[in-house]
Amino acid sequence: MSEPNWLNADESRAWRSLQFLNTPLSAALNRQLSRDSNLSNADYAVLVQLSEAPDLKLRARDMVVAIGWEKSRLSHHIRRMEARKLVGREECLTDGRGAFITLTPTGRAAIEQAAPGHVNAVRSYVVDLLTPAQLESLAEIGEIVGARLKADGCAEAEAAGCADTDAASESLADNCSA
Amino acid sequence: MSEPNWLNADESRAWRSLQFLNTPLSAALNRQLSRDSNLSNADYAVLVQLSEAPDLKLRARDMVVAIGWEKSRLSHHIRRMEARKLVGREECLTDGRGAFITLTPTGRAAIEQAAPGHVNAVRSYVVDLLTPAQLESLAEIGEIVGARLKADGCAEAEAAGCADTDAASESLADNCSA
DNA sequence: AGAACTAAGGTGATGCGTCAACTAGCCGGG
DNA sequence: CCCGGCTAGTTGACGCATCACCTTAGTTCT
Repeated sequence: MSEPNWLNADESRAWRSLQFLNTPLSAALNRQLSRDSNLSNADYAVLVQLSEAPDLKLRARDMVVAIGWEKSRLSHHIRRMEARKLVGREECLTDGRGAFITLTPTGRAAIEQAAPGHVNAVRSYVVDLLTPAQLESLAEIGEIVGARLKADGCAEAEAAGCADTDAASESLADNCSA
Repeated sequence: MSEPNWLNADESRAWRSLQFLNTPLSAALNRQLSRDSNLSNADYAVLVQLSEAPDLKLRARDMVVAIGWEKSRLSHHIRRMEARKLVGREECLTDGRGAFITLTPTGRAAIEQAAPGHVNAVRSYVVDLLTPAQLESLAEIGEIVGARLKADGCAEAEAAGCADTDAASESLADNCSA
C-alpha cells in the first residue's frame, strides 16, 4: 500500500488519454462559448439555472445547491455578471438574509443565443465522435468515478457541482427545445 | 447545423457523467497532493520534468514544450515555486536570453515524497476502479477527443499541455521505480 | 425575553491562468 | 555593419476560484 505500485502500459495509456477529457476539453468549450457568445462556462451555468427557474429568479442559496459551487464563488461571480447586466439582484421579503438572483432580459437573450452553439460544440467535440457503445462506456466510467468521488467524502460540492453544471447545460437543451 | 440538435437521453447521460471526470477528479487529486505533500498538480508537473531532466535542470523553453503551458504561465509559476525553494534559476551561458530552471534539493525531496501517494490516488480514483476493457475504452475515447481537439487548430498548447502534464506524472512512475 | 446556534450572504486576500505588451538577445540578408 | 524579424523570457492587468472571516437574520432552547 505504501509501496509505490506504478502504472503499467495500459493503465498509463488510459490515464494519459483521460487528460484530454479534462482541461483541454473544457477550455475548448469555454473558448467556443466566449467567442460566440461572450459567456464563460460559469456564466452559462448560472444563466441556465435562472432560465429554468419558476420566475426567472432563484435564491442564491438554491443556486449554490443546484450548481454546486461555494457560496462565496457564487457571490463573486454574480457581482461580475451583474456588472455586465446579465443578472440582477432582488431582496427576499420573507427572509431578511435572503437574496434573489434574477435573469435580466439581456441575460435571457444571451443564454438563448448561446445554447444552440454550445450544444453543437458538445456534439462536435465529444458526442458525435463516439459510437453508441462508447457513449455507454463513457457513461459507466464517469458514473463509477463519480461515485468514488462522492464516497470519498470530499465530493459534496465537487461532484455535484460539475455534474450539475453540465447536466444543466443539457437540461437546458431539453427545456429549450420544448 | 444552425438549428439546435439537442442531446438525447443516452447522449446526455454520457455527457453528464463525463463531467465527473473533469474538475472534480482533478480537484480531488489536487487535494490529495496538497494535503499530503503541499504541492499542486502544477507543481508536480514541473518537478517531474526537472527530475527527469539530464542535470536536474531544463531550459524554460523546453519545459514549456514538455508540459504544454504558455510561457507566461510557466514564468509566473516558477516565480512562485522559487519563492518556496522548490526550484532555482540559472543563466544560460550559450544563449543570453535563455534561463534554466533547476531542481533544488528541497524540490527533489518533495517530488520523491509525493510520487507514491499521487500514483496511489490515481489508482484509487480511477485506474483500480475500472476493468481492463473499460481502461481500453477510456483510452480510445480520450484519444478520439484529444485528436479532435488537436485538429481543431486551437489545440496546440491545450491538448499537448494537459496530456503531458499527466503523462509526466505517469512517466515519473516509470522513472522512479527504476 | 435572552443566549446560543445555525443559515444566508458578502468581502478581502491570495494564488492561479490568460492575454497583451514589452525587453533583450539571436540570426539572416542587404 | 545594421536592420528586420524571430525567439526567449518577463511583466502587469484582469478574471476566476478558494479560503478565512464577518455581518445579519432566523431558530431554538430555557
